[in-house]
Amino acid sequence: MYRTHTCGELRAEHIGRKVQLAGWVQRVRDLGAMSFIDLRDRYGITQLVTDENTPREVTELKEQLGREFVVQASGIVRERSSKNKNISTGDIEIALSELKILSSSAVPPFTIQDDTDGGDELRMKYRYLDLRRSAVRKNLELRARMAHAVRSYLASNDFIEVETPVLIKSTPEGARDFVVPSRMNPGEFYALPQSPQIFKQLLMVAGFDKYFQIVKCFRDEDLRADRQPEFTQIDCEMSFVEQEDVLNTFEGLTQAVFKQVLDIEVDKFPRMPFSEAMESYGSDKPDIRFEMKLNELTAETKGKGFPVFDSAEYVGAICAKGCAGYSRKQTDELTEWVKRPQIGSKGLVFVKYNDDKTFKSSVDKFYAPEELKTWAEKLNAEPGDLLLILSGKKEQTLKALGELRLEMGNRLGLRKKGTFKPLWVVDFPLLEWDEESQRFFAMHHPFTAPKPEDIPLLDENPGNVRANAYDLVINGVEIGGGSVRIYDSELQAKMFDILGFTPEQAKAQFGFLMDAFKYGAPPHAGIAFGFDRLVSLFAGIDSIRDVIAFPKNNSGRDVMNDSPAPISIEQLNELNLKVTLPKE
RNA sequence: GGUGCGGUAGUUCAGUUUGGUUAGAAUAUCGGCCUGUCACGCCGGGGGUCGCGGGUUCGAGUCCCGUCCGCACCGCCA
Repeated sequence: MYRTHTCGELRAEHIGRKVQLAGWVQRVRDLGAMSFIDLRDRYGITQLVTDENTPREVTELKEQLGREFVVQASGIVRERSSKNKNISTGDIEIALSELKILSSSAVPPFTIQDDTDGGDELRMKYRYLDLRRSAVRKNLELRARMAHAVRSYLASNDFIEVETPVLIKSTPEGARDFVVPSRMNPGEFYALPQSPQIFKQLLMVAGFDKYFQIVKCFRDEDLRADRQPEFTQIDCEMSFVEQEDVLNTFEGLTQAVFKQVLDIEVDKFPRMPFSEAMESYGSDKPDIRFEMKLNELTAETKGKGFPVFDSAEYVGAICAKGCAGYSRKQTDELTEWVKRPQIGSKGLVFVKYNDDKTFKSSVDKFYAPEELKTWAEKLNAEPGDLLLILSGKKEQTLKALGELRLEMGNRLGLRKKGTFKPLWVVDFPLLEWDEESQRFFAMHHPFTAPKPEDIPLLDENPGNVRANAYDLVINGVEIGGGSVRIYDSELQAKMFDILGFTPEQAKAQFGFLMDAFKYGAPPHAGIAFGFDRLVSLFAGIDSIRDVIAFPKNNSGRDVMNDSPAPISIEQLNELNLKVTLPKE
């Protein structure tokens, strides 16, 4: 037996008991004739003590201890003469009577503490050491609790968890696939799933009317703080349901996880049409923790001789509360901010609504105070507020204003962590026109059902057709999305036609799904949540890397095991592959 | 593919603007002292290919060119 207790569980009630612990040496504090050792495991830290009563062989062995040695220690639990209120075991300590070094440790490359001195790169290289730190470990514990809450909610609602294959067929739509060569089928490749989309729809045809899976998905696209090439989804599909049923079920799931894991009650989620999200927030994933909505001023600003606004397709503004006192330096800084290539605006117009109810703007030359006042009224501005106005192409300007809104939200501290404001964004467009390839793409995926009332538009104006598709957005983060699916082979064939597939191509790519639909497909709909993002949101951190045990870096590499890596010529031959790197 | 920021003791950083003595601090580490520490304290020591390559210069951590790596973002991500 290695231990009788963990390093996190001993309390005053154990005083006088002989116990045995095992763990890692966090730190040794040597005071001469007595010394303290912090012993750490997953559960906590317990203090071991040596003094003049400690057996000589133990004090001698203690001299050899360094950080991160693994030891087994026995002794009597006793009350501390000076207690530590910061740790759960702070009332007691162990008077060491036996000590055994189970494993020694090299000096770690960074300190295994909450306030570690290690940078990100180093922590990733030695991720197994980083994971010993309670800050990282707590994220994974949170993740496990959340997965448990998800499973228990879905199981209690009659969902059945089914595993779908990881080696599947590559499809041309959507993200780039990771591919895996097949040895037994020379020259042919599997793809790793971007999502189990087709399989879960086939499960509906098979009659498993409520399916879920917490599943790894793969996309070979560039990484971000919130994007990894392999990530985890809570993937779900339901039969005999309409959009409302899905929204209600997964609103319930989200609320249950908030309640069970964070003990937070979240109100009913508002529903916002995509068009409103774009017009009022400049984003399809609005952060509604704060207002500061976008307002259009195109009509109000036209024809007064200001060429920039006169020539603009769209003029819009946000109202920054209490910012009328911004200095020249601050407004210049904002101007620079919107001119960054990521935002791409040409400039920024300010209107200060002063406390004395006068106006001061950067366009006073063109607009009279009464005109500025109508703008301010449209934005519900009050004295002391600052209007920030952008103009240009409509879509681009809405997006830029949306970014500016988030930036101002950050500057004004309106995006509070620990406050959660979920909403459903609904009524997405079914199709997106791609200029480059001069064709429509499915905004969600090719199996998404159009709104029945918009089906007539499919022929005349496909770009205006709305889909029965929906996203769950929390605090400006896209947590998940889904749609009602097409279950009619003819409508599906029409969709493939609009997307530019010939019937032959459609058959080659998705024939088995269309075949399946011939044999009695139930109406069905589904949704998938990005589990990593949901966990990072709960943890209050911006990067999903810290809620993943072994994440990839910015270039998609695992710096711990240095993968990806070349494979041997024998492996290549077996796979009938020849590698030719493009020349510079 | 693009933009920005960064790369200097084991580690985290300062020093680069304005080139100039032996490149510093903190922390870690090693040695000594210390009976109530828990960020222990005090004294002392060791520790550097200033990412890499080239150039300018009497002289480069510092300026120029190239390159590699990391992070954030844009494109991309149905």
